Amino acid sequence: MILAPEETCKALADRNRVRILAALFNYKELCACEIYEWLTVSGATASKHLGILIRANLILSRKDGRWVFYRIHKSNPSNRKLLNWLKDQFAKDEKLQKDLLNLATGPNCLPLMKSI
Amino acid sequence: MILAPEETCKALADRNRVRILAALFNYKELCACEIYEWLTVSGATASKHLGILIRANLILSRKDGRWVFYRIHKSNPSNRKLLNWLKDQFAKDEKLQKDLLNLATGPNCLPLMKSI
DNA sequence: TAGTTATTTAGCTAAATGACTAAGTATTTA
DNA sequence: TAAATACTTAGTCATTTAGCTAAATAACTA
Repeated sequence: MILAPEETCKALADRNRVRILAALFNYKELCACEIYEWLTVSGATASKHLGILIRANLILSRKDGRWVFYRIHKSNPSNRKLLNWLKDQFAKDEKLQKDLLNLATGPNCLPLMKSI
Repeated sequence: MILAPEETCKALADRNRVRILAALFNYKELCACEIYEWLTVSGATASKHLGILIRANLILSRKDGRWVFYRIHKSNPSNRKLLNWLKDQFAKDEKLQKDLLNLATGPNCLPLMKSI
């Protein structure tokens, strides 16, 4: 599926979706409930955002029992430069960095991921 | 002015703004009327889009008599990776490439710009 | 199997966005 | 100085979007 650039950017044009990506940059995988609790939105709202990021080929999901785990879709070569730009922006976004400290990861959370 | 990543992406989350940037990738400078005629929107609509791109630090403008000329803001280091990604996406966007053939540039238009 | 937990889908509302026209500003030309 | 040209600003309208709650689906647990 080829996506026009504005479609990819639409997926990134929302603070909560950017926060989700930033969280997934720091942790290999997070499940939906870890994400929506941190975002402080309803599960339904988080699910919608996650669906938008998946359809934009920015994240992948994996079902394990009752849980669905999400991770950055790093192997997509056409988004590599974009993800690198995003990483730079995250580092400079002080509010986001403070915000990430409150991501209380449960036992489901896999350890910190290596740099992209 | 530091801009959060989702703000920059909002500026890119519209087909007509992406088309403006693609046009400015091909020509060093274009004036507002060349742009809105090609987009086939009203001058007011184009002016709004151009304002959004300027406030996102993606383009610069220069007034010359009655005309206002626009160009890509290439010297902004924090957008370099983003602009590079965009350039890749433009190359793959067949509709956009066809569309660019119809950009009838008048005498005001400066020659093709070098690759970013 | 009945109940609980995790997530998604459907339907609603308020706010944001992109288009238009009309009016305003700035600059050049007659 | 009056008219024309290039662009921007203001106001309106239709569409999209991000949030919510309630209901549906899926999978585990007692």
